[in-house]
Amino acid sequence: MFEPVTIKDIAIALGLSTSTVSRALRDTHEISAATKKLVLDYAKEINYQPNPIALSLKERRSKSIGVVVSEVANSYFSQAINGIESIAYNQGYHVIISQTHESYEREVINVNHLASRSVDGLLISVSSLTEDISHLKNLHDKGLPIVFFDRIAEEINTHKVTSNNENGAFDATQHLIKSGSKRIAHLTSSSHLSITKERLIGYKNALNANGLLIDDSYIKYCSHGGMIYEEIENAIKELMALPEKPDAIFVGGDRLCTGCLTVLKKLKINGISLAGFSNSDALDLFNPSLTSVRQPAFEIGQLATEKLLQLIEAKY
Amino acid sequence: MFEPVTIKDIAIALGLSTSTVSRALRDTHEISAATKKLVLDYAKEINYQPNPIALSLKERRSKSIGVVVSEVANSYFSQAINGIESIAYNQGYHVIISQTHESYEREVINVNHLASRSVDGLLISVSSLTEDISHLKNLHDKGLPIVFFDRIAEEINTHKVTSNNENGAFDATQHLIKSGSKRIAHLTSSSHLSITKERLIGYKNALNANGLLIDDSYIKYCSHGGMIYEEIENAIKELMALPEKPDAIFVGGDRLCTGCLTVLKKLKINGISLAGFSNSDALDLFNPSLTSVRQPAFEIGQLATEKLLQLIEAKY
DNA sequence: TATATTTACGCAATCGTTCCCGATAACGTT
DNA sequence: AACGTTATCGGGAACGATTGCGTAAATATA
Repeated sequence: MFEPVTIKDIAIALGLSTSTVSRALRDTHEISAATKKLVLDYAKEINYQPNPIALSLKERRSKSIGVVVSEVANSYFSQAINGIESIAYNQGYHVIISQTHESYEREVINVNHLASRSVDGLLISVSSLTEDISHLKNLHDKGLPIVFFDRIAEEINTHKVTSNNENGAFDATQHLIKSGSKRIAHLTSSSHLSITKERLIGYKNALNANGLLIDDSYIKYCSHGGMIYEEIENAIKELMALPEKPDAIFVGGDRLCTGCLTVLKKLKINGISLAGFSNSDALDLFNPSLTSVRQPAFEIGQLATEKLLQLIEAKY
Repeated sequence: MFEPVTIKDIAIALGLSTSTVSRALRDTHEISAATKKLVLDYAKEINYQPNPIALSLKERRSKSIGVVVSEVANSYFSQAINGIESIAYNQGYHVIISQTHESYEREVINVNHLASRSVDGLLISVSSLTEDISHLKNLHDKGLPIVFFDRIAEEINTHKVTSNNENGAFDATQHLIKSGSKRIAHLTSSSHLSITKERLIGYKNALNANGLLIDDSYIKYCSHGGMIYEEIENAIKELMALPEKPDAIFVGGDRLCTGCLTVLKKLKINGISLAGFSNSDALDLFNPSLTSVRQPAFEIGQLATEKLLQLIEAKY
């Protein structure tokens, strides 16, 4: 079993009280240089490590932040997580990752668990099925610092870090048009997601700007954000069954890109140009190339974490 | 600020002692049905949630397990993590993920932090740069349950869950041979990794079984497991500079596959058949196809977690 | 009725740490 | 010599929860 060395062990071994040992380790002024050195030397010798759990209980903070994403198996999120960790570790915070798999129930459970585990703050990109955000609002009202990234919830008044989805969508769509496509479909995620709305605007603006008509039957929503393969396959089949088949698709998400390519390959559909939001290195290798809008996921993760840590530190 | 409701609040509100409240919530026999109902009703009304940190301190267990992998941005690991979570959550355990980025130092830091955070057990796939495993041995000797998956350390006597790397490598290499390749190179990870050794054996056995000679200059190691792009590019350049260029490469890892394809595309190298260990859906889409040995990562994660939870539960 | 047994609850210790207070020296001041 | 300061340290409560032990009342037994 474990028998980690505690402050009490040091106190007994050195004939001091726990308070004195604590002060020596904590570097308070109310301590003589001699005993401080005595304690520090002995602590190093026996490799004393303070118990973070006891600290958390006492201090009511855990020096850790929670991250909630749909899936780590998503290039965008895994890169963002790397950005998050790079900042958090430098400031002495630890990162606890939790996945929703695009399920609203999992999101509620995970968020509440993180809160009860005393994370000092929360970084979240909401699930594609999340419409009710009262679980987040409750915690935020109680004082838990929250920062949104990627998929944000407007209703909560806090920092929100995201890339310019509208511009990215505009550029991607325009690129397809400049390359000669005339009938550009849009395959996207759940309709109430912030990124979905923003990308849709960019898509429509690009069509307008180039004198193309907007056809709602060209716009297909996958409410599970690509987690369910059939949703994507059905959407593409419907597109291909249209009287005027699209000659290009603008895809609004990492997972949707992979899914879309899989469907096209499986159904042996050729002659469709593709552009989409994706951070996957693997998809970049594609031939014929998928034009991908690459988001600065790492930097977004960093920025969101900086904002969150500011909120946290401001509390103490 | 937070002011979560505690067992003490309930006790005061109901005019009971904290012990009685605790017993009522804990469903001990030493409690009358009347007071139990009283407490339970009130606890539900004010939405009492026990403080996991206090529990951890008292019980010296945290109902959580730590997972250490090189990167979550790796299809194999992200799938394994999903398998791990599926089992752990069902048993009431939480999963804390930590990345080493193939750095030995990060591995040591993360492992020790997880231990001090009182994870009840550890699931680890060691970093490609890890040779000294004393940090794990220490914890294991102190009684921390550890289960290895994927990349294992033989020296520690505990469960090790892995797929049949030798067979997978044999099959992949043989497939290249059957497809007509004669000079098959092997691009692999750090030489002291268990999976590297096993896959190398399979590769050599396949060559032998088909009457092909083993040429060590065809075997290239990337000690950072593909994290450093230049390592891969240099390895491939060296292969292509050989008097008899290989006509196929058997690649021994997820990240190496992506890297290899990137290099081949960048250097505009054609006519090389590829086979490799990869769990990426995106790479499956490749044309000309990359033959991938797909490991049951999800199931491996599940199995490893089951073993670990058995070890943990046996302690109490 | 007196004793034995059970039931139901409170007290206090415990986990590891911090920190407010009080105590005790040594030292300086008058 | 008597008192005030200061420096240094120990005692003990607190964080939230569980649990062994003691004990009172309630019930059962003789």
